[in-house]
Amino acid sequence: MADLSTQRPTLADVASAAGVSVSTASLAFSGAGPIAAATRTRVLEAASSLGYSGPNPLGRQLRRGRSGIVGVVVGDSLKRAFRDPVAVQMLDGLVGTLAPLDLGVLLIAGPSDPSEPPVDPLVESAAMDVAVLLWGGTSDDPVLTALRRRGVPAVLLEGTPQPDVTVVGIDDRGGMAQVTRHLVDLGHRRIATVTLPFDRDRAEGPADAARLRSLAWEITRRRLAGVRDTGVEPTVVWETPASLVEHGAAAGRALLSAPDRPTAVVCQSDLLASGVVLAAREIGLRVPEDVSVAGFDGLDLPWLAPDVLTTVEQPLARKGETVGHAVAQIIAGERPADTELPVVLRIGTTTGPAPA
Amino acid sequence: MADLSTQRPTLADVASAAGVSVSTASLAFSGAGPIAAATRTRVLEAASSLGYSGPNPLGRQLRRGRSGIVGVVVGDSLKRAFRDPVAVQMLDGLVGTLAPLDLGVLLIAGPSDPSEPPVDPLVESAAMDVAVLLWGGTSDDPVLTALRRRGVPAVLLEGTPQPDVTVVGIDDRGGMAQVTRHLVDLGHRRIATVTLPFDRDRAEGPADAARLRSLAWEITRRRLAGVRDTGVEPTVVWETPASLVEHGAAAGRALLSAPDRPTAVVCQSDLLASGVVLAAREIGLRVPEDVSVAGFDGLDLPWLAPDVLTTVEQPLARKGETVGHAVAQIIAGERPADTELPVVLRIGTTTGPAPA
DNA sequence: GTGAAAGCGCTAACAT
DNA sequence: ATGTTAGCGCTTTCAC
Repeated sequence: MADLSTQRPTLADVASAAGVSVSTASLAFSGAGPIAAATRTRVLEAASSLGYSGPNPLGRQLRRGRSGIVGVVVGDSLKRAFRDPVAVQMLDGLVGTLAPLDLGVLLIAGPSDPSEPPVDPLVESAAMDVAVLLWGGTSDDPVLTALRRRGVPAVLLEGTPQPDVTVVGIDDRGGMAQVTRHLVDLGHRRIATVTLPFDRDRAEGPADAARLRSLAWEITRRRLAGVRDTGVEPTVVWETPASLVEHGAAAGRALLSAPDRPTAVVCQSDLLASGVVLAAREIGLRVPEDVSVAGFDGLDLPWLAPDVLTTVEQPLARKGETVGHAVAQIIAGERPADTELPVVLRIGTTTGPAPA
Repeated sequence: MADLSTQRPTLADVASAAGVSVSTASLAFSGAGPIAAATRTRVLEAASSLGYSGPNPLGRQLRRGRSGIVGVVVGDSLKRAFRDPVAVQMLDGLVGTLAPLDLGVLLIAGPSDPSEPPVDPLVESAAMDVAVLLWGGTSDDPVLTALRRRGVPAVLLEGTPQPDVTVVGIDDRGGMAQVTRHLVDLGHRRIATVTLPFDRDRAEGPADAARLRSLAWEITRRRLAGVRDTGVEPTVVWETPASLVEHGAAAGRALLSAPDRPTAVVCQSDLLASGVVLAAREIGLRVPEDVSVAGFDGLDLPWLAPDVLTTVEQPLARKGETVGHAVAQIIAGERPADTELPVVLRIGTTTGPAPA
């Protein structure tokens, strides 16, 4: 591309070519101070004749003490995280909000399994003004610890409220309670639940009492609490390694082929719920006549047709935007308040009266 | 998070606390020169007692003249780009290759439609050592032009070979020819083709001669050329706005419900092909008895069961890794050669003999 | 409206 | 093995 043998011109080169001082040349580009139109033009012309394409971001960053970079730590390996529309839609909202503010997103992979080092080296040493943890995890998250040590402010999605970080979340506990109550109202009593991962270990299967006590991830814990808020004690709490259709299907196969199967399955995500619906079809159970299935997120899942999932809709893009605004506030030196966005129950075709 | 009122310590603070010079303190962290173990320990202790968490990346970057950032321009809005497993898997391979080299990925959205500005501001001004264009587009791509002006070296995926950029691609022309020949061998003569977008306009529908002449995107052009290499002239060339199932379905509905429908449809991606298969089922056509459908990419699509797509498998993760290595070479000052990775025809259940 | 000077925090020659 | 020195390229007071 550019001729690497010849040094790129600097602002000083441009200034001397235009016969002005560096500080004036700087003003010509930044517009951050008074400058005569003629001078400005002269500088810009000198720049273009030298092939100078604008101030070197590295110099600017050091001088300003800001990188313009927001590190986004996704909750999993990218490959897996991006299979989840929930993560992608939030990221899209976030990037869209950040772009006009001249802030870029640095992608940082979260730990996919416990065998890997818990913290990506980028977390330790990459330049970033703020970090966003797409999946808040636990309060003693090693990533959060590393950021604290570096003095990098953090915004958590769905995390535990903490004095030194900003948390953006939704009313998932209330949402889960609503959808569960909807099932109870339909007469369901034997209700199983399929959850998001408990921790980095990402086990798959029914969780026993000990496992339930060790539940580390806040989002999973809150959604489970929402179910219990209605007085319902799930017949089975089925833990999954990731919010993906295949894990929902595995859960569905196990739960629905057991001897005293539940009449309803509440899932902590729509992808998991879709998997359960597919499993039910596979087994030959009718939804919702034989079994009701509910999800969480409010994704658009046309391929589930003719079924439309009963779910709790959360404002995904808005969540990303809210995070973006929080980031902007932090960079402006403010301390944004924690936010809880509302959710709304959306009744589809996958829930109905409990079988007699 | 960190106490913003008190200035963060610098290497100079640590050095003086440890009673050594800054350069020695630097060595203690970088290990880039000889240093007595005792001195090193002393520096590290001073650092930890001051709450110094390592050299400020901004200073290091300016000094080194490198940011450690690789800008990745995705070929669309993030929301849409990440619905395509092809992009995600490549990105995953790329990030995985870059991480051990201490390089981070800066996400840059491509233009989703012509109404938006063609170049994200990050392309113009963000710090990056190399840029990767996930979808190479045209040779006069405005993004590429901006990068050239800045002197940022670029790696293109599936782009037109050019003297000043590195292109990593696959033998898609040959692959397309192979799969088309497979259909010809099965007796098909009326073959339609469903393509990737032609350009930023992202039209949807049959392309006429004028439109075909204006085809801008290299990848689409090459795959179409592969079909023609077999001597087959498609009955219809159907253009789509993006490689997504819904656009394949739309194409399928139109093509398969037309009066003299084709006996085979070759698609430029697996997602498009899946859409065509779904449309065929919808219309009541049997695959492959009534119509054969072939894709391209080699994705794992379990939800298409019981069908398994006939497709051309490309090494997606390896593609990402290859790009990563090219990036590393560029940073090392080398000029990597263009690469063309092999593809392999994988025959599934969606292609069969032409109906009598 | 323009220029001079200082310095952001660091690394890498070079000298000792 | 350690210290001295010189910037990397820029923005921002502060004078004029």
